[in-house]
Amino acid sequence: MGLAKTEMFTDNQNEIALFAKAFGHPARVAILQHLFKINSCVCGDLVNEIGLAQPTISQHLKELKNLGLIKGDVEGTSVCYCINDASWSKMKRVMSEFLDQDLTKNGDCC
Amino acid sequence: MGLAKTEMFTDNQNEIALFAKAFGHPARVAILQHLFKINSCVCGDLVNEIGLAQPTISQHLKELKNLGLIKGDVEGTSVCYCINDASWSKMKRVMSEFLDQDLTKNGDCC
DNA sequence: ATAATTCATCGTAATATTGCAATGAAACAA
DNA sequence: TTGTTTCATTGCAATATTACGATGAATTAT
Repeated sequence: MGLAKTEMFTDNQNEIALFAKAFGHPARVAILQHLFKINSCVCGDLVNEIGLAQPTISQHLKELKNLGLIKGDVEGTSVCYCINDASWSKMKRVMSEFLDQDLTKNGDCC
Repeated sequence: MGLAKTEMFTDNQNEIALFAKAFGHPARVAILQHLFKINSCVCGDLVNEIGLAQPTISQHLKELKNLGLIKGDVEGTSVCYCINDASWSKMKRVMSEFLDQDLTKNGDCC
């Protein structure tokens, strides 16, 4: 039905899925990489940097902002975006715990 | 249009997005966590472990298999699933490079 | 005031995803 | 053979996502 049954999963599993979904589109990956690269706020040139229409970029930015991964401060007529360092670190801990699971290589299968 | 314009992004950005999308559903997160937890093949009890219908689980498994993150070997009448260790490591490198970007904290904004 | 700039929101179209009942295919047991 | 088990596939309905034109709101410039 296009609707994930989140109620049957743990908070941790749902949280991982939410973060992962945010990274599940190359435009959002590109936005975040650019914010890291310039290591500062970016005011507006994201539409030029990435090749999508302005409303589309705005929508992707909104998703990242809703998740808390970026901040957007109004600066006169433009808006200043940057990584939310604290949220990014928190997300990194959650994702790393998931990704860094390790196999003890018991090798009795496959 | 529901169609990501992958052609305007780098291979790396598209690859990150593909992996992230795989983790973007709690059922797939749960499946992978279970495979790690038992640290062995699992033959069939995933449908009981997770609370979704058998065709739904089968579909999620297919996506993970297509990405190469898990292997599925036929074993008589059942199928034996486990993590593909090599692919998982490769994915981890790609994702870590993205997640471990760091701010040098210039602090001249926001 | 008028115009220009910048970004958000609305509305809509196209496509993707999720979930499951029904069914199919393959291996095994009786 | 006939049935049983296990898993994949098909077909469909419901919902989500992606993209963008049109428009709106706010700020600044003239």
